[in-house]
Amino acid sequence: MNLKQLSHMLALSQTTVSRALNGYPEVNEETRRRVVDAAKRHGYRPNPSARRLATGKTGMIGYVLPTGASVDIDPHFVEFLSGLGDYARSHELDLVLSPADADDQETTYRRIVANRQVDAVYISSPRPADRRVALVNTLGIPFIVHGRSDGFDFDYPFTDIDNEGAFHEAARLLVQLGHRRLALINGDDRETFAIHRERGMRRALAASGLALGERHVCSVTMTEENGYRAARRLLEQSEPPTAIACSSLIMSLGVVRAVRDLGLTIPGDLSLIAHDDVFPWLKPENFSVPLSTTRSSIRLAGARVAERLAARISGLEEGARGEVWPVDLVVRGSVAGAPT
Amino acid sequence: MNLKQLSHMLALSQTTVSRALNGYPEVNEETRRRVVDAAKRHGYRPNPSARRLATGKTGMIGYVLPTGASVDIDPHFVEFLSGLGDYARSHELDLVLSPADADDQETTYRRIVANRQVDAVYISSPRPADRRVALVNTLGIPFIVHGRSDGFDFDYPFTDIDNEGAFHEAARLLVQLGHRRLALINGDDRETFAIHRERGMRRALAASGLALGERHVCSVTMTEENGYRAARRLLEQSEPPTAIACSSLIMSLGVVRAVRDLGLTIPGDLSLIAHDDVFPWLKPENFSVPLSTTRSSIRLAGARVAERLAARISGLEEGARGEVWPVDLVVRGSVAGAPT
DNA sequence: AGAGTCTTCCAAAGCGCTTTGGTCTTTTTG
DNA sequence: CAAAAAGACCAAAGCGCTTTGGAAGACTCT
Repeated sequence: MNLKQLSHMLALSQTTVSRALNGYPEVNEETRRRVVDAAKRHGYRPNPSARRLATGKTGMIGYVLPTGASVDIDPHFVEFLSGLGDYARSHELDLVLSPADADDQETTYRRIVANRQVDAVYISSPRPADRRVALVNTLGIPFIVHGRSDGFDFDYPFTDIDNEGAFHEAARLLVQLGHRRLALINGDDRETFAIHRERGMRRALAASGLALGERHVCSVTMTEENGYRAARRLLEQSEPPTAIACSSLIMSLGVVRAVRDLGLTIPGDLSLIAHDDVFPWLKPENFSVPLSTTRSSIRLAGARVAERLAARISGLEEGARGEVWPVDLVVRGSVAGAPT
Repeated sequence: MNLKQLSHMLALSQTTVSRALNGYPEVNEETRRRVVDAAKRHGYRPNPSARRLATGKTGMIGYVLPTGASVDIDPHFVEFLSGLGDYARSHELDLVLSPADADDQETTYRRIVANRQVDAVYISSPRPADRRVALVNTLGIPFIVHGRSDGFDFDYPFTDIDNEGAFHEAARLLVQLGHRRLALINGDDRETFAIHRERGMRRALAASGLALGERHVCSVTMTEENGYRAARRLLEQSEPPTAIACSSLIMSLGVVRAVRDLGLTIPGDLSLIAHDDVFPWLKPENFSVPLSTTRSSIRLAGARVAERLAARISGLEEGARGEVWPVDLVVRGSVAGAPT
């Protein structure tokens, strides 16, 4: 059932039927009702291929997915996707993932924009002065950055959490508890979120006349194994930290294992705070010693990004407003006063 | 730069240019070279919207993503996606995720097929007599099932791993080691993979005159917390199992925690074997006691599914061939002879 | 040499929608 | 009451590609 057939059986022109269906004003209300009714009754659905050829609108949002044999997709992605998908569903949007060589995403961005394959894109895990942000900004396609990319002379729309504030608070708490030697097990420090977290922590320490020693900060991809290694390295130093802030729950698993292997205890010998993106399958309160966290649902962020993308597509949102969500500090058993 | 312009500047018809570019035979080789050359030089790229309107081909493969506030996307998904994306990239395929109400995916399948939004789809986490499989089969769109859906009177193409064989082998090993009371912590037993694993285990036990007691099998969604709970329930029984097979590494985390909480040890009091889908961020060899596993890379499966989808789209693959991959049994420190 | 066969190319008809630029009534306005 | 404005509808021109149904010329064959 296509427009032609439908309009023929209504004895109307395609123009009128199209307009009636798309809510244009120049059509009699009575006629519109007839059309809408008939369309529903016959299950008419405009062919999206035709529509997009005519309008350029696709009803899809895009994401360039870095791939490669040695490229691992971040497990956070799936939670973000849950939120995004949930919102997208309710607004009849689809998501297209365009796999790209991790070292050459630009080609893919250019392709999906030139081909008008999607109405908008989002960018995640941005780095400072991220080329993707600059590119997408000049290409002129609506976009939202999940996270932030510092160091541009232009503004852009983003949704981020207050990573700096979160780790500032975490460190401040630890310092208040008497800790003097803190350490940070961070994610990849080429990414903005990691930089912000480190900055937040340094700021909190500086406020008490302390510093984050070079040997007290690690930057690794967030796996259990790397958490373990980092923790061992930190704790086997001559002056080991008495408190660690850790950028992910997954790495924390490794930290806990290292602590145990070394015959130490949490929080007796070491206080631990980790960032929690709120996975349904791994919860900080269930750690053998319940883990204190800085918590922010990445799923909610996904939904929010989708919402903003939809708003930008339909022209409801404009400008380069960035929004920063506060992060909760949730104190559980894994922190205590510094050992004496 | 579109076809019209390009053909005009070559003083050829759109027909010829189109055919030259698409490798049709009825065009002079010399002419083809000219055309291909000019196309490359001017960076001509056929508009996909137009092409799909004309041909119906989209260059996209589809996946219906169940969503909802209470629906969690399986973390395995992201690994599967890595493999799929990696293959898709090298073949210029995009992936479109169509979010759907988890309780009504049929509407979405019908939509994407009716609208010709994708060239093929894949289905994951199938259940016995899964409605999606039957639906997609009658709708006539090329598809591959990742996993299996038993109980149909028709054949369909799938790629699955030998879940039954894997757990059969795992159980057999445990029995050989003298274990008599085995337990299974399984995934959602409405899904085929879980059913197959349980069946494999029962078969192995039966071969030695043993059985899997009703109170020795749990079926839960695969989270750390559920692994913990299941393990506690099993181990606090009057006749606790001396060995457990577990359907996922994530649940195993919980099992290990439970064992520790109960003051037991692995493998002294309990032998443990888990299924490992090969996550980069959580490795069985790094468990405090290295975990024995049945191993099969879900990422490879993703790549294979993409490969088969591509083959079906281009007509290279036909028929309903199902393939079943063997699973490796990797023995590490978490298994030992039954306690006496 | 005329009929048949390739080879190589083209004009034009879709694909199914949106949108421009009308036309024909009916209503409002000065 | 004539002129202007508004209302309701339509024919046809795109959007940019693929594909059908030739056609013109070169070649082969008897």
